[in-house]
This record gives sequence, C-alpha cells and structure tokens, in this order.
Amino acid sequence: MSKLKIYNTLTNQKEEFKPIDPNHIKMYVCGPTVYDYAHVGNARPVVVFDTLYRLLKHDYGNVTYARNITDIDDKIIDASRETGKPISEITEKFTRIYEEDMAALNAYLPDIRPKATEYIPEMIKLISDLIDKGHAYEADGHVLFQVSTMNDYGELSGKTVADLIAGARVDVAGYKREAPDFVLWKPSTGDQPGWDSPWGFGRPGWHTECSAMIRGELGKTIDIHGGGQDLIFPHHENEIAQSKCSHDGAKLANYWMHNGYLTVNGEKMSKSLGNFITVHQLLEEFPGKGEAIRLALLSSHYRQPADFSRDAIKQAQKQLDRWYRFTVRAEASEPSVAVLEALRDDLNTPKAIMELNQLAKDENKKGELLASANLLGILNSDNWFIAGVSEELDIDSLITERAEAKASKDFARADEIRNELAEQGITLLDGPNGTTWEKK
RNA sequence: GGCGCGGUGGCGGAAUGGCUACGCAGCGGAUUGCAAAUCCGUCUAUACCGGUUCGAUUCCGGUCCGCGCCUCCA
Repeated sequence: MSKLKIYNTLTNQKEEFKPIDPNHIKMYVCGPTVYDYAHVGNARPVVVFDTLYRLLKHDYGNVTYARNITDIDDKIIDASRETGKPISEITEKFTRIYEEDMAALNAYLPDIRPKATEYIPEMIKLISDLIDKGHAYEADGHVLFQVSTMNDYGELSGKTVADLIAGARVDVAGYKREAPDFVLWKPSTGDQPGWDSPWGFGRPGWHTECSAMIRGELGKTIDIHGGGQDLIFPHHENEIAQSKCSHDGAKLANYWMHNGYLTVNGEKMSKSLGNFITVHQLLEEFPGKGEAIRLALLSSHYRQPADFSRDAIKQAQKQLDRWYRFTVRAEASEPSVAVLEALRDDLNTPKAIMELNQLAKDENKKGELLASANLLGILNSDNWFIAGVSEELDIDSLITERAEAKASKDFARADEIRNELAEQGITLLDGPNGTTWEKK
C-alpha cells in the first residue's frame, strides 16, 4: 500500500504521515462561527477535509474527526443586537443551516461537534494554568497571553516576535505588555453575554476555545489539524502557543494542513469584500446538484487558490452526468489503486479525477469507478437525473404519445412534445430500447 | 516595510530534467426522422530574460504581473 503523504505547514514540505496510533486517528478542523449563512469559500475546507476523512477511514478504519461550532463571538453578539433576536436562536438556526448545507455537499457530519459555550470551564482551567505557569497575565479585566514567554512562538507562520513588534501597524491596546500579546479572556459589560471567572464576568477570546475543545475531546496531541490558510496566523499560531505552554511543550498537532482560498476574479472571497455567494443560494440555483459544487471544489488541488465560477459547477455537472449514465445499475466494488495513490499524495484530487475518467472508459471498471468516486464523496445520489422534477408532469404518458407520433411519422408532434419537455428542463434520450429522460 | 504563495492551451487543471495528463468548449466523422446521448478522429499552452545541462515548462538567478497574511480582524 502506498503511504499517505501530507504537506505539513509546520515544515513547509510534504511528509509521510505517521499516526500517533494507527488504530485511532484524530483530526480537528476549525468550524464556523454561526451568525450567518456559510459561503462557498467556507465550504472549501469542509469538502477538502471531508475527503481526507474518507481516505483516512479507508486506510485506517478508526478515525475521530472533530469540528467545532463557535457559538460565542462578538459577531454573534452584534447580530443579536441588530436583529433583536436572542443569541441562542441565532446560533441554533445557523448551526442547523450550516449542517444541512454541508450535507448537501455530501460532507459527512464530523464525529464530534463541540460548541464553544459548552467548554467554558475547560477554557477557564486552561487560562488559569497559563497564568500559573507564567505565560499569561491579568490586566484591566483582561487576561493576555504573553508571547515573549514562549521561545518558539511563530513556528507555524514563520513570524518572529521581533518582527511582530516591529511590524505592528495597529494601535496597541494600553493594557498589553507587548504588542503581540493576545487575549485569552475579556470582560463583558452591559447586555453582553458572559460567565463568571476568577477574573470577573467575561467571555473567552477567539483562540482559546479550540485549544480547550481539542484537549477535552481528543487529548493533548492530535494527528492532524486543518483549516483555511487565513487561520494560520494568528489563530492557529495562538492555539499552538496556548496548548504547548499549558502542556509543558507537548505538540498540539503533528500535521497542520491548510487549504487555499477560494477567489472571485482573483480576490479572496470574503464577507468583508462582499464578493461571496452562499452555499444556500447555490443550492437553489443548482437544485439537487450539490455534488457538482463539491466536484468543482475538488477539481483543483486544495492548497492552490481556486477561482470560483458557476461555469466550473456546470462543467462538473456535465462530468457527473457522464459518470452517472455510465454507471447506471452498477454496484460499487473496491476503489482503484490509481485513485488511492493520487489521494494519498497530499490529496491530489485533480489527478484522482483524471483517474476516474480513465475508469469511465472501461466497461469492466464501473464498480471500481463507483467505489473510487465514493472516496471523493461523489456519485452517491439515487436521483441525480430526476431531482427537482415537478410531480404534476406526466412524463411517461408524453413519452408514450411521442412514440405513437413517431410511429405514424408525425415528427412535428413528436418534436413538439420534446420541446415542451425541454422547457421544463427535461431532456429525452432515444435509445435502442426506447426513450428515457434526464433533468438538467 | 516584513513574511509567503502563484503565473501551463479558448476555459478549468495535473504532471515532468527528454512525445506536456484529464475534462469542458471547438472542429470533422459515425449514429439518429431531426436531436440528445454515445463512439471515433482532431486543433490550441508551459509570463519574460539570463544561467546550469546533450537537453528546462521542470533546477538556479533576475524582471514583470497577480494574490494572501502581518494580533482581539474572517
């Protein structure tokens, strides 16, 4: 069996994956802050790491995959203030929508989905430990992590404390000892939500929750930690700092994987630029075709920037149309070695797709094609060609009528029926054994 | 200013020190009442300038262009 290789952000090179325990792989991916719909850029890590999860399950069997839900954050507080709705209503609604939308992209639900608000005691413990060990200090109601107390801060992002101090371009808050120090706990005032703590009523900083949840659910050191490249600094760097310093130097994760951005006209898709489209909208535009969105996301390598376009989704849809037609009535067997090797090579999904195309040329490899496609989370649909068809449309009787018209050489009527159906998005396929149809 | 990433055909997108995958689109053909689907065939690319080499898209240096991160911000 070929060995899994992973590009590790810690070392900036592709490395052979060596699990801590081959009988139990542990991975963690940063999840959403639930205050709004997820956009396609947010869906990229979900699809990428879901594919990795599928591969790991295939290769190792027992995998625990955790993805957090950030349900306490200033953006959520703002959303609550703006809409007048309670925080819990907002976070529950968008957690549900997030999971539905990601399911439509054929992403498995992670094994563990910890919520930040359920980990407040663990976070308080973590912060207390950091204070006790001399890595954090209390100032003006805040608790801050003192970056200069850690000698290898910056190992993930390649930044140095000196550079960060020199390059600070934002006004440094007065309560900080040094510019790079970051918040572990901050005070809540007025109607802001909060919890009692040794440092007063307040709430956790952004980075603290992931460290606490990983410690609580998976242990001190995990195999793989994933997320978008924009999380490398400061979020993941600070997670490492917190966890390492509270665990006397134990590594938080052996492999750090980061997916590239989804771009629009070359610029990062983001909420603040306003150039985003939500997964929810896309699923309305392409009803029943979540797999096409998924395949479009997987058609470029996960570390490369990928430009979003509806055209890419349409192209993926055509590819899936072809594979679905080819594999009708076939049963999945075992995945092909070529596809497995491509995926084991740092998740080279474009190459895997090429191999799927090779399989789709061989009548005897339909089962392999289905099993291999399943590793990428595609070709799973039972109703690919019929999703979204109005039930009031009696297609079968129209096909019968058209067959009769054709038999009596009334091609005008036959074409009329075909055109009517085409307006409903139904394409008729005349084969040697009669006529079938597909919804586009 | 600091750190990092990228530039492959009309489009998407891999790989490689020696004929540049695969898909989409296009073109020609088979098939079809006409289409669709399918099948066969086919055109188009390694940003620029040097260097190393028998040979560079690939390795090295430089130029140009695009993008990202640089702390409570996503």
